[in-house]
Amino acid sequence: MIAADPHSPLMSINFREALNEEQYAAVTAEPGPALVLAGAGSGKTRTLTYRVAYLLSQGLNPWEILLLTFTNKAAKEMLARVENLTGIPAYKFWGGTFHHIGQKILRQHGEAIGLSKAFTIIDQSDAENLLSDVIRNHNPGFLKNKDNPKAKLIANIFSYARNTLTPLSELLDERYPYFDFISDELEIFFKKYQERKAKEQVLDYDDLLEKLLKLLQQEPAIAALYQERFKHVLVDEYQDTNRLQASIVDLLGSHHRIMAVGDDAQCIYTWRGADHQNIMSFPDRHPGAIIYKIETNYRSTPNILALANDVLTFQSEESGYNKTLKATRSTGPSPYFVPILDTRQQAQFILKRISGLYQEGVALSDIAILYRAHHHSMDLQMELSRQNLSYQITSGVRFFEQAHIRDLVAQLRFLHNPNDTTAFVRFSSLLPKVGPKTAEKLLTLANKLAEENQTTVFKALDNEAVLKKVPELAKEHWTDLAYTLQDAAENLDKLSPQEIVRILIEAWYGDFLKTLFTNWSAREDDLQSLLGFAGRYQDMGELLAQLVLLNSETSDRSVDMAEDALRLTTIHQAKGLEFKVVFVIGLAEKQFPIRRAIEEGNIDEELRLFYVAVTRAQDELYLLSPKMTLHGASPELLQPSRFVTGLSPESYEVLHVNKPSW
DNA sequence: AGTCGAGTTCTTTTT
DNA sequence: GAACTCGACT
Repeated sequence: MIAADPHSPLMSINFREALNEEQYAAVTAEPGPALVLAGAGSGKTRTLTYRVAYLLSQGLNPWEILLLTFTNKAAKEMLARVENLTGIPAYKFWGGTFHHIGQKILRQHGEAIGLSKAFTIIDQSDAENLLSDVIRNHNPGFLKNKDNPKAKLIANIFSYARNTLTPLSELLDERYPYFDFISDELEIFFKKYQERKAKEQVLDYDDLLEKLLKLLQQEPAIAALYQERFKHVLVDEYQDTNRLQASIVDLLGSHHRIMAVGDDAQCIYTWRGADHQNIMSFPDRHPGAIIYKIETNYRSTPNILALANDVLTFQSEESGYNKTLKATRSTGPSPYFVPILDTRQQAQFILKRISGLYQEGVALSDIAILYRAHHHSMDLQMELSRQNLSYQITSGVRFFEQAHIRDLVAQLRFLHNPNDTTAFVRFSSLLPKVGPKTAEKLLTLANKLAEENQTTVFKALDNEAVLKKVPELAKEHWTDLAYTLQDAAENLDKLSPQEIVRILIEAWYGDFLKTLFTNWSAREDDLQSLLGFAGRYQDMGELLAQLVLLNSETSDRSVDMAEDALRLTTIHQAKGLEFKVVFVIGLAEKQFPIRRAIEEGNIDEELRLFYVAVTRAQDELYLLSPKMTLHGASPELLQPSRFVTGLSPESYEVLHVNKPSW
């Protein structure tokens, strides 16, 4: 018993002293359904971490607590803080994203619903490619016809239907009436897509949730196992859960010892199926639920909070739970509204202001520039590089999404799950004169030969009959590749995943890389990082799952983390973070709110996003609104964002910038 | 039939 | 920049 140990750091935590009244009430809540409405900057993470510590101090074991988060980053931070507070190492907890937990449980018990032990996970772009292929197989002309939606959009529709537990036909009727003429065909594509994944034994992101729910629903014995194990279920960012996730939570926490923590004003993922209703109807689904409101804000100056509260007042009324953030800090400078000529001057203004702040002693890492969409930061990035100011950008191509990483991961996937045709096609299509069609044909042939000769598909790859069909130009590489795969496959169970990765890097791909990319040397470094990453895992299935699920872990190639650097990030990715000084750029109609949201009448979510943006600021907040954008060759005039014009004038101060000083 | 290269268009947000 | 399209080449 952990709590009985008098030396445990748990015993020395003074909950009363460490928490305010509101937080204390939530942290020490009696077992039972609880909805914690924690406003921005109110110490939400602190509350959750202390809740975990409190439960432990009541005698619970770490593995009896399930901690669900929305992003990997949040999971990592939360567990680190729990470890810090309680001294109990993070790995002892069941904590992570829904997808992560899904993966973990399915790897244990997936066979009960017909999953292979060796299933591999495909990421979004793999899934889109797979769907394109399915569509082309069924109707080769479909994607060529300009009247038809692109595979990417179709994939989004499918995903949305699955995440919201809506039958596809219903979703199409309601949201896509203009695709009525192909709805039957889309249904067929969906069915074929599902079949194809089953055949290849691959799961997409949605499967990790869907199959988990299915497992829990269809196998009561297994469900009971987890229901009994997890004495308490804690959910972070509950406002951003979708119906599929909420069903999982309700099932895993059928004992109603669920604590859902969230802020409905910060729901910014409806496009991914996040459902406001989850948080609004929580008390109905869990009778006796107690609502805890935490509204005391420790982050921002009263000036910034006044503006934030002002933002919430023009939210349309249906958005339930009313809340007003209460300030604890003393007054600071007023938030600034900065109308500015164009995006270039916007960049120059920021740089000038930053150098001023820097001289005042503000560290670069305390300054963030937030934007709605990645490309809004282009000018700024150029200007920053020109002035040699170091910045850290959480965006763009993620480390694990780079072509060369994916090529190597595809080889690992194929080794682990030889049914994963998609993976094979990916790396073998790299060879000259080999495209998707040829790759698939060759693999089918190899599979056939392997069966006839009672050997593995890896051995069959350089069978003479296969080699005869390999295009002349690709022959040499093909033999290299086949040999590498054989070598790796033979050692798959004997060596660690890291050693397998090493074999792959040092054999075919390492050489081939040099013919593929001009900057192969930098990419070689990335592969070395991958090798290092692989060292953390003992099991190939686990490594592969993490590679796909952790794809937000960005490359640290460009910036050394310890270095003092400016932070550039989308608002979505800034959620949960705080900075002394925040610049929100591109506050113009069609940029923020973005055009699409205006056209689709989806302004509420943009507004919540704006709310998230302004509540990141601790001391200073700058709202920048360019009057013009240089989109391609033709400049476009912009109106100031309705979010700014809608604010009451006393909540900000206008800063006029006449002309740049250089 | 399938692959390759040149040219064109467009960019929301994440697991 | 990357993803996509189109036409030419094998």
